[in-house]
Amino acid sequence: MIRIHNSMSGEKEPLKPINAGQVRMYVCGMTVYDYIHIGHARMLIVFDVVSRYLRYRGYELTYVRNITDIDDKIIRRALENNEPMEAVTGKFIRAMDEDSALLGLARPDSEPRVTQYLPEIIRMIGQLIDNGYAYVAADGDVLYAVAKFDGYGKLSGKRLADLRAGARVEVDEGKRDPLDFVLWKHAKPDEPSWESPWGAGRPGWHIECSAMSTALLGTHFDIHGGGMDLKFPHHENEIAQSCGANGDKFANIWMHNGFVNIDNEKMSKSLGNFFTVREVLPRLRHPEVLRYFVLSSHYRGPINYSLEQLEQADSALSRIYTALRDLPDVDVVESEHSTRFREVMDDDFNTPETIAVLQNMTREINSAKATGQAKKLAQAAALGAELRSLSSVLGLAQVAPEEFLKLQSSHERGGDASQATGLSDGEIEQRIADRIAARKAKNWAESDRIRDELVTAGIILEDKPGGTTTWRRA
RNA sequence: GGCUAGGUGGCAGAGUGGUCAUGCAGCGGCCUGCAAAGCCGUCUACGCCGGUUCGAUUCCGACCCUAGCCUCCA
Repeated sequence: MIRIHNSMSGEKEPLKPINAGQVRMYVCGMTVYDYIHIGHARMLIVFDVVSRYLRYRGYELTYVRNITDIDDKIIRRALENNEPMEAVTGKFIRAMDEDSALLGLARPDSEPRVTQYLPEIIRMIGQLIDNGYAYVAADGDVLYAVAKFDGYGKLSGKRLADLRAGARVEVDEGKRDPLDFVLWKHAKPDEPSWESPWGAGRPGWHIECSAMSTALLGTHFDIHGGGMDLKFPHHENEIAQSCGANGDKFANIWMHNGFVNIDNEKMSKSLGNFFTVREVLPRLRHPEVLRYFVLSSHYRGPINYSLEQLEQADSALSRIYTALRDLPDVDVVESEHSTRFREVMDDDFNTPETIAVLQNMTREINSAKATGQAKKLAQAAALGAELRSLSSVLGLAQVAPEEFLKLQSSHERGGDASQATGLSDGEIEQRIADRIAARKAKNWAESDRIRDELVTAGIILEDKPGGTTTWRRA
């Protein structure tokens, strides 16, 4: 039984799918006006692992993650660049797809875009007006009357009175209540707009998720996810919209992932302290290093981004790959490690604990390998197969060990992608051959000279019993 | 001010009412021609003050501190 922390109740609750064996999950995705940064990457990786695990556990999952391609920031960016909105969104959707592929993200089953769901959005706004939850303001905007919805504030633990007390000064006189939020914005010059019963305009930010989740997953589904910052007001508003329009329960479980911080401050556009995925990945040995870093902490807590952390992740992941090296491919036979893995994943996706499981398996493999006994080596091979299998649920250890270990690491480059070692694999192999000859002749001076030369170039040698030598990049 | 998360060993980060997280780094040992990798061992950890308890880092209460949300934000 999988238990998930539900933001709505503040407690871990058993996952009880509405339809037995099937899970429907909606996650708030990206607004495509810029390249995705590490904070976005965390959200994408977290829900990628959630979806992988649900499938691993045998659930038939429908995973929907939207793309917001109408938005103030997109419009502003299009005006700045003097190009159509579609050019901006097209560019950044392509970039997101490229980054996602590098991050090893499985594609959601559906990635709806707001521009494809205008009829559904308009229909839902109409329902809200019909049901008495929305009104047309003097300026032509359609607004949601928050006070009409009983459950408003339940998810974020806020009371309407507190919210009003804390509300910033509103310039919008059309609102009956400062908390009311916009469902449909009347058209302004130079902005894209669509026809509606309330005149030309465009949808407010919150309504899209209600309309698209209803269209693709129905009025009542299992899991709704997104970043912590969406809890209020976005998700609160979604609940008000979906429940108000559909008269149904909406999402059973609300999952929110924590932020990526830098120097204990939230990574964000406004603070300017963000790193994009495409500038960070080239500094890493492999994108899995970032994935390992993200999964090293529980998804609900904050994580602090730093080069040092990534180097620690690199070392830790390399340890797993090192153990997997030179192991024959055998069928997976489950041990108590698989049981433990499921036990801790079932407990609100405790990935740090699963990583401990993987590292414990790594130590067992290394211990068995160290004996050199045939029986022990067979055990190591079996554990290795199981380790690979479990790692794949987290999207880790997906590359061949030799390949991973020969890639260049962040540590060697000192965080600067421009410094390469400059030695080709062939040149390295040649020096190793020369060194093996020197060692055979017990010419230790020459042997050590070659090794030092390679170390300077970021190549680390490992002599194996039987006179063979393997290499990896630091 | 309101609401929500946190404060764990050099670093990161799980977890638990009374034996062990795990990784990185350090130290000692084994292995090695020497290394590297690996194995074994090791290192005054649980914000502060009370309370409950035979016993609390873990439960309860107060306090201090940090971050986030309350405006667009994964």
